[in-house]
Amino acid sequence: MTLAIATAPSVLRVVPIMNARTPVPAVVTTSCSGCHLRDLCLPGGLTGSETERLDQMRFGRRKVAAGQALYRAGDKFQFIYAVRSGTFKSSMALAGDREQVTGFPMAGELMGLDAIANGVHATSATAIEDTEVCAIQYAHLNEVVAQSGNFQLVMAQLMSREIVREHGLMMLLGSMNAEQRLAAFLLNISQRLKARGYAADEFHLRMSRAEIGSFLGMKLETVSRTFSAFQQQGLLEVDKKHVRITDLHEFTRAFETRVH
Amino acid sequence: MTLAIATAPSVLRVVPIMNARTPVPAVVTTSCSGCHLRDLCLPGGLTGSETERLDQMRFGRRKVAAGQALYRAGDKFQFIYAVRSGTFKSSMALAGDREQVTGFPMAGELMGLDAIANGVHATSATAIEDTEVCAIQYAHLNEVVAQSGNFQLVMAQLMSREIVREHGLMMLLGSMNAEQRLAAFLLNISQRLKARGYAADEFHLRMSRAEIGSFLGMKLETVSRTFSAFQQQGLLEVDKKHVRITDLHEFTRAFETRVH
DNA sequence: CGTGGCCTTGAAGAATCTCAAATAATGTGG
DNA sequence: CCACATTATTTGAGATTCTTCAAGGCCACG
Repeated sequence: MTLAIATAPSVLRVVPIMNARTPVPAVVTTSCSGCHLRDLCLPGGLTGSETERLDQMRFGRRKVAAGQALYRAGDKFQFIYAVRSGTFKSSMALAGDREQVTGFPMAGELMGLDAIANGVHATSATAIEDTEVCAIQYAHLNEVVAQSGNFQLVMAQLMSREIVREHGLMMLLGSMNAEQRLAAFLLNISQRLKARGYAADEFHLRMSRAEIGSFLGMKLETVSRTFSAFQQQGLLEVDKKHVRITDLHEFTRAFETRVH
Repeated sequence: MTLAIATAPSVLRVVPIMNARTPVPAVVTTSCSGCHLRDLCLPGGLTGSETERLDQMRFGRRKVAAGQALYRAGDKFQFIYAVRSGTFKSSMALAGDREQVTGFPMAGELMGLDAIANGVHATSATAIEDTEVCAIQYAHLNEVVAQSGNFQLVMAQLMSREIVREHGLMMLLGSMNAEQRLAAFLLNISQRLKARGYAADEFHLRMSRAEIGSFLGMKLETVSRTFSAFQQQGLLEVDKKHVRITDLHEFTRAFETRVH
């Protein structure tokens, strides 16, 4: 049963509560010490012995297939999740089938920090490709955090980082035009892929034009047109979801956000 | 010297570092236990004895005159600030004299949480009327937090709340038109004033049209026009910065964000 | 009482959205 | 493995919203 959930999660849209009840197969657990993502993820900034304390928590792992929800806005909060592999989108549902995408968490990034405020998830997390996550019981995590002042600092930093990230988004949504938004988005993806050891100038987007549009506050047609415009300007080579930045240095220089 | 800074801060735009060096007059300190804002502010959710531990920190108070900066983006991080009275704007400078306003902190609200991530303030805080703040030394605060698991939870909740607030902003900037944005803004102000014991349907805006526009991602002329449109529709009575919502219930119903 | 800042309003222009259609890619069932 | 249905993407053309530029009025302050 637990195995079945791990490998083939049921359709959570229909029975979302199942998600909260059985999010973790008891068998497979994870060690942070040995994880190749440890510097990008929760253990970043912790000492070796602190990381070993995390190991003792024995996080459950969970696979989420493309298109499946890990949790939904309104679900009771129990776990923070760390992405092990694949890409998610976090989003809020709006009136009339519309949604606002608030981010695209990828390997090493945490999801669910917005649920701490009210004990209820404020956003939904949906896998946009096959993914795997670590499920970190929040109550449990707090016990460990309480034992180490340094760990407390690191957790605060992680949450603060999310606040800063959203500041950047507000700047983007509040003051940039379509080209600047798409460029900022691509540069952000580029940097994050680079930090994970992938090429910075050539990558496969995992999200649809509509999802990019929702994230950037523009319509999917505008996203598509802006891709075409960049291509015509020689800045990008675009083939559906495959993107190559012709000259990353030049592209960065042309579009990097000057905050002053 | 310290007194002079408290009552007439020097022009921080010219010598911003002074801000970080001498933010607090040593004499005047504050008790959370007796503060009328305690339920809205940091102590909210703490027990009495925990709040008394805050008292022992003896926060410094500081007055910031209208137009003065409390801190600026890039300043070294040392203090979290709680607004005691008055209104601030938090903002990021953009290229070419433009700015992105990220919020209007008012009494009981915390400022500076975005600085925890990198040890440097990500936004500036500028008083838009005469204000007073409590300055809370972060290193100090952490020591107190480390002594209480409950306090640790409350701090995490406060930071998470800021994340949720920004989610709402992203929704606003990403998916609403001018009328919806301004209405959402007014309803937000209305609720926060109500929580502080003021009238919910009639108030004085402390910020300029330009600042509202920057916050809402639209030009000041559009803000002005939208005010006029609301007035013509009978939804508002507007006289410069004084706003009366004709029928708060109706106004809320017409514009409340339906998240599903 | 003059000056500067803030607000309002108008008119024209630009950016983005909406609607529509064609094409390409993907998945499904036989 | 093919034919068909469905979905994603691109592109065009017209409509809409918001911005830009400009001018005038009001108010506070020196």
